[in-house]
Amino acid sequence: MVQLNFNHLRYFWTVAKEGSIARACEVLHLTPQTISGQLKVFEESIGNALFQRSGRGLVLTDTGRLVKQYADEIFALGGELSQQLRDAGPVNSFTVGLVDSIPKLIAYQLLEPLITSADPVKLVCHEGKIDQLSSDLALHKLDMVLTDTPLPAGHAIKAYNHHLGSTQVGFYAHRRIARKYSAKFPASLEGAPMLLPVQASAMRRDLDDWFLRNSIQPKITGEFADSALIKAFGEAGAGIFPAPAAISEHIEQTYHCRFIGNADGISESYYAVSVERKLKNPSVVRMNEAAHEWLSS
Amino acid sequence: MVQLNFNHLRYFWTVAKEGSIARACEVLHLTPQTISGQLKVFEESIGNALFQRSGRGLVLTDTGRLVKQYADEIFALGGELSQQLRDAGPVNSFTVGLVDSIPKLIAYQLLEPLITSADPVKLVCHEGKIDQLSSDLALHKLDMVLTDTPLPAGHAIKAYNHHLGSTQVGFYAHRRIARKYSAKFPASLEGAPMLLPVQASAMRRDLDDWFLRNSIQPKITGEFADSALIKAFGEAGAGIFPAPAAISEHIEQTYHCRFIGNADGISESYYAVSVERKLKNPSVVRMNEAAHEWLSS
DNA sequence: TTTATTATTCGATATTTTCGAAGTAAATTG
DNA sequence: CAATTTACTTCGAAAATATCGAATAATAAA
Repeated sequence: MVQLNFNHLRYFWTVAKEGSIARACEVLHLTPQTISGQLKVFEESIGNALFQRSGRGLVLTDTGRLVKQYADEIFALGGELSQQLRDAGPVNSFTVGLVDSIPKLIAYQLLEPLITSADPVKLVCHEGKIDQLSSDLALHKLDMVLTDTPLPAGHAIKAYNHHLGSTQVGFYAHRRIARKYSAKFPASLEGAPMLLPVQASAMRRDLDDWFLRNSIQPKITGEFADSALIKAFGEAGAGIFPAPAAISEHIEQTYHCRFIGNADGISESYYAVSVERKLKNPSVVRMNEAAHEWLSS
Repeated sequence: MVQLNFNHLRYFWTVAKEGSIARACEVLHLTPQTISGQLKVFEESIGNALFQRSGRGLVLTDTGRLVKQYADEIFALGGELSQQLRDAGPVNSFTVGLVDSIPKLIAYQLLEPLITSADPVKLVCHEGKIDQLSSDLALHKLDMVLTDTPLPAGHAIKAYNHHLGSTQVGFYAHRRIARKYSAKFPASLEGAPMLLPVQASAMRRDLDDWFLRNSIQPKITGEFADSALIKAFGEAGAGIFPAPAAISEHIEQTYHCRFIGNADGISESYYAVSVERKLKNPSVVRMNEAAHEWLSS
């Protein structure tokens, strides 16, 4: 016996459990000659009889009893595994890492195609800093990372940036404030109360550059790591805040704000980072297409 | 998945252990396309991916990790079983029950063909009363019972007597005693010191009948359940004892006795009792043939 | 006895596994 | 950055294996 044949073991085990080949046939949906033959092959491969032919029936030999004990355990485990796999169902889960600075609404818009499709996936989202997320990606704890800054090329981690599209950046504020700054935009922003992302974010770097180019020095009222927090402050009237133009309508409705104007010349890009150079995962491909469509309009 | 395919499981497990299809190929002596294909079939039968294709390699998914844990246990058990079966070797053991009253030398002569043959069997002998032995036979704890009395036909136990042959019964004694009783045998036995089997034995019943028919009344010095004990007493000169003529030479040599004469008209028969009506077990068939040959000469 | 049940043997047939050839994609190399 | 090597996959055809139908044997039950 080179290697244990589990098919034979199963037949043997069923016969041993049921007490006869005839009964095992019903359980296994096979004919007696098949089981009898396979049993014989098994016995020959083992080199010992498993059953003693007695009258027109079979009785386990010592070896047979030994084998049955192991088979009991083995098929108990096998059954348990099958059950677990059945319970789990076809999960097709997809784990995404979201960089903190990416607006939740953008993330939702980008990921939405994954859950509303013919072949829906179970979406698992994690948030964190790009360093943490990219190392998780390398460890295959994540299937993809959504970020607004592409991963540096010379990075130790093998991963590829897939550009999803870009959007202009606009300024929004509570209607009372917005009215005041809408006229003579962008010059009006000089000394205006401003809520901005932290220095680490891509948008902040672009905005600082834009303010410089336009010779505007706003009054920075607050800095936020989480983009949702900015908007909550903005809704309360704490100041003007920047947001992707792509979700302009949502911003105005959800946070009861008004659009003031676009930061001309700067744009926010979004990237899907994955370990595959070419996107193959159907979920990612779908998302990529939808993103391009959305962010080009 | 109707039923877990252990072949697929083994391939999956090997790939998971070795880390790549390529390495698994070497272990399993298969080509990559086989393993890749079978793995795919397995994944489809499960309904979930087991590996995530990453670059030109594979990484376990959550489901894959679950399956691997079970596979570890299952194949550990399988390996253990294989090892035990390998260690055991082709044992072909054969368990015989010997009725107390059957002479050990007769038993040896009958069973000898089983151990000195091209396909030797491991002989396991038990001794006991016919009742105990025949019930053990029914429970398949014994393959055969050797006895000098056939099992009654109407017995509750399903078993068949196979007549092995018969032998005359002779009288033996220490040479000093033998000389005295050899002349005028069998009349000389009147009042002679006699060592006999217990009433329960077949030989004793036959002998009592023979004494009656020949109008001899010996002086019974002792009764023994075990036939070997009679001979030990006989060797010491305690009296005349009966023994199968078939082992006459052995008796004379081993116990330093002399043959006095045969109990004409009576014979001892030996039977192999087994659960099979027709002897099929090659060991038993061989023994049966050898016994017939021996006891006909 | 006859009948029903159980297991086995022997081909013929189906199914499953395996491999060769060719292709894709990613890592490595010059 | 093109060429080479490595690793996996896809698609048939071939090989190995399992299954079954028909016939047989033996035992148990009626």
